[in-house]
Amino acid sequence: MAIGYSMAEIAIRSKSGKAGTAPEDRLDAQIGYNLRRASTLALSDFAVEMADAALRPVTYGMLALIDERPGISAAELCRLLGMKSANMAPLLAELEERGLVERDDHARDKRVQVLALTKAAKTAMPAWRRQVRNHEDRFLQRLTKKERATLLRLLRLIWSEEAD
Amino acid sequence: MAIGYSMAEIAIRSKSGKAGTAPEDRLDAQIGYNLRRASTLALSDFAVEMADAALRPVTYGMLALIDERPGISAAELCRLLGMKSANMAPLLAELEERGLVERDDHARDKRVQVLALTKAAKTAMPAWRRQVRNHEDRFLQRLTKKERATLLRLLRLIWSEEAD
DNA sequence: TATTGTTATACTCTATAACTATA
DNA sequence: TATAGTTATAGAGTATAACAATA
Repeated sequence: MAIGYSMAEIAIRSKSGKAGTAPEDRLDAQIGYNLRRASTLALSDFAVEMADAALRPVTYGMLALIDERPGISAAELCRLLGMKSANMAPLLAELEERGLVERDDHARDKRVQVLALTKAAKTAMPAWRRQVRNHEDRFLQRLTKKERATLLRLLRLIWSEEAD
Repeated sequence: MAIGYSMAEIAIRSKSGKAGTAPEDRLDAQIGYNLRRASTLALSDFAVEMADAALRPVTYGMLALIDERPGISAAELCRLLGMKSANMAPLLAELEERGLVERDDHARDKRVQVLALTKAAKTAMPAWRRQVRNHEDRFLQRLTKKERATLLRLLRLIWSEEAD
């Protein structure tokens, strides 16, 4: 045959060779893979932007949430951020050490730690928020405002636990 | 004043208190944060689905890409997957050890390793691909087909290097 | 000089187990 | 019994540096 492949060979190639990988089975068609690549890029861009503030995504997230909900307990912070308390403990100690977070005893439940930002952290937050906005504008520069809103909605649908 | 707050207090609260965190500055309005949460969920669901195959997202990605491009070099695989060769080396050794990947010398450039799936890996891939499809259908169950296509497009816009 | 591939090493994030104190 | 928080430890992903072999 002039074309160089028997029908059997074509059938085989269509199952495992490059020419034959079904479009929906290709790695770059997988949303999980693309989620990971996009998330990794965002992570590294965040690290660059916040290097001077010495804040990583997790520690910034903790500060931002404590700022939004002053008086939140460490356990509740864990639940909201999807973290284990075993991993949260040393991070809270670090932020307290740096004078950014205050830990106080709960009035009635002696097990609970009540969290709040220090004055220094409250003063610094507006600038840090600005930096995070810059970071988001940078790694999302190829998306329109509308596309960003859509992306936000779809990402929340994936991981949030709200009822359908 | 009956309402209990002076104008100055309201201004302060609007900058740092819970009631005052600007909607666009809230943690759950940040795409980077939501990317990370969604990606983490996808990762853990992948781990559950592929536990029996003992494949992680990275190792599956390597196999899938070698399957799509048999004869690819290790360096090119690194570039396509966004990995450092220092991290790729032990993973390739692992996959070779398990009889899933073959490493051969390049015909002309003696520095290069040419990669291909073994017969065993080629036989196993269809079932693994099916499992990955199941995994994606599960963690994306709240998204329509159309929404999945949109999400895929937006994620690629974030991290892919194609010209605008 | 630059590229390919390896080894060693360090850091971060995540997970489990074991523990204390309190409810 | 269950929950809040701590410590220790292990696994996986990613980063840099130093190296040998080859282009």
